[in-house]
Amino acid sequence: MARENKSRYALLGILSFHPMSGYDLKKQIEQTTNHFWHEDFAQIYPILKQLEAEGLTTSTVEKQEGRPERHIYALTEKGWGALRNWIAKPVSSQVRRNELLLKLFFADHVPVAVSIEHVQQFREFQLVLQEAFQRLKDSITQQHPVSKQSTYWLLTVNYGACVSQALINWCDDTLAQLGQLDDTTT
Amino acid sequence: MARENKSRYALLGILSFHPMSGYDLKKQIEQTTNHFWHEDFAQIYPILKQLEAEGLTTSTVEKQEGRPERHIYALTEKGWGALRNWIAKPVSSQVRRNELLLKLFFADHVPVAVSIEHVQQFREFQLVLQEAFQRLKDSITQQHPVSKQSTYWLLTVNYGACVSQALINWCDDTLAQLGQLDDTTT
DNA sequence: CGTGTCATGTAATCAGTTACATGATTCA
DNA sequence: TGAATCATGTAACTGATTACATGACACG
Repeated sequence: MARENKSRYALLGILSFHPMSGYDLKKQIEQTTNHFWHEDFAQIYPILKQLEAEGLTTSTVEKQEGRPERHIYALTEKGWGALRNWIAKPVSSQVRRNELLLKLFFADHVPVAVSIEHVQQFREFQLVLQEAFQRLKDSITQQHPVSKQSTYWLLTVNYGACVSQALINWCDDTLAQLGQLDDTTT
Repeated sequence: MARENKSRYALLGILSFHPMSGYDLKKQIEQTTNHFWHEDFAQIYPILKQLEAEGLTTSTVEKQEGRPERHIYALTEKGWGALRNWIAKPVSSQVRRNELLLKLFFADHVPVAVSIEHVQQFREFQLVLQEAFQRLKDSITQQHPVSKQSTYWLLTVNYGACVSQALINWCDDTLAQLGQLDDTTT
């Protein structure tokens, strides 16, 4: 089974909203899917060329004064088909790798204070995320009319908010447990 | 800043419990850290060679009849140092990529039923995980004496259980919302 | 007689990150 | 004057997955 490159579908998906350049794609991705998906220029530009070569997109050149040209990409019918087709396919299970848990799993070899620090850091980070999710929710509901698109978008934000809330609870529980461990016991 | 290979620390960490072969490492990882970390033979064997070349492990050969030799790796003092050092370092933030959310984000382009199916599948999967976590918890508490090691281990399992419970809640909430969308509205 | 386990590995490929390169404009 | 933004890209490297290769034994 060939590995399907998912980055290409991320790009096709964003292009489905409206035609834009690689530079715009990066910005759009940062503003919308950043909490669960991101792409780098070093992948975006080559993939865009590839998509065009495969007939999934077409491109036009916009000339500007004193600025580099903008290459505007738009979906073709074939591109739309590929996107819809991918969306409908079952989600392939993804790799979970969690460095915090890996360190905790081996935490026996270091003072408890180290793990407490890691978990506290992690908790801080989740709080920052919570705020970011709240701001994103607000901006979606304010700037966008109630539509299917905004509903789906909010669902992805809820996912993040839900998980980070659960993780904060886990942190509190964990910190309480770690507080009861001390370095003298086995 | 050079990327630090985390796989090597996973291997060093497992070896910290007791010396073993690459084959054993794979099995151990599957039995203990599987829900948040896994490694493949194609990475394990080359990394073991590398670790030995760097003096973090030593290896001895166990001959067997009618079976290939077993190469048993053990941590050196330097290996212990590298492991402890890594554990104490701050956790580097990790990439989040979530294909389900990516599909959901673009779900506007397909019938609502598609998304409902995806979310239901995901919910089923979380239920399976919940059961697996429960079994793992039971086996840890039954087979291992109460120790710091088992406490840390249980913390990692709690993490998974906690997140998957939150995700089940998110699924329920999401399914309710998707049920109210229909394909005629914008 | 086929599947699974034990036990090691290599080769090829794909994905992702970092660093490098260019060059104008705007803003503090 | 220096940093940030606009806008494109390439090269090198590291990480991870898949497929391939070998060969004996045990179990049903």
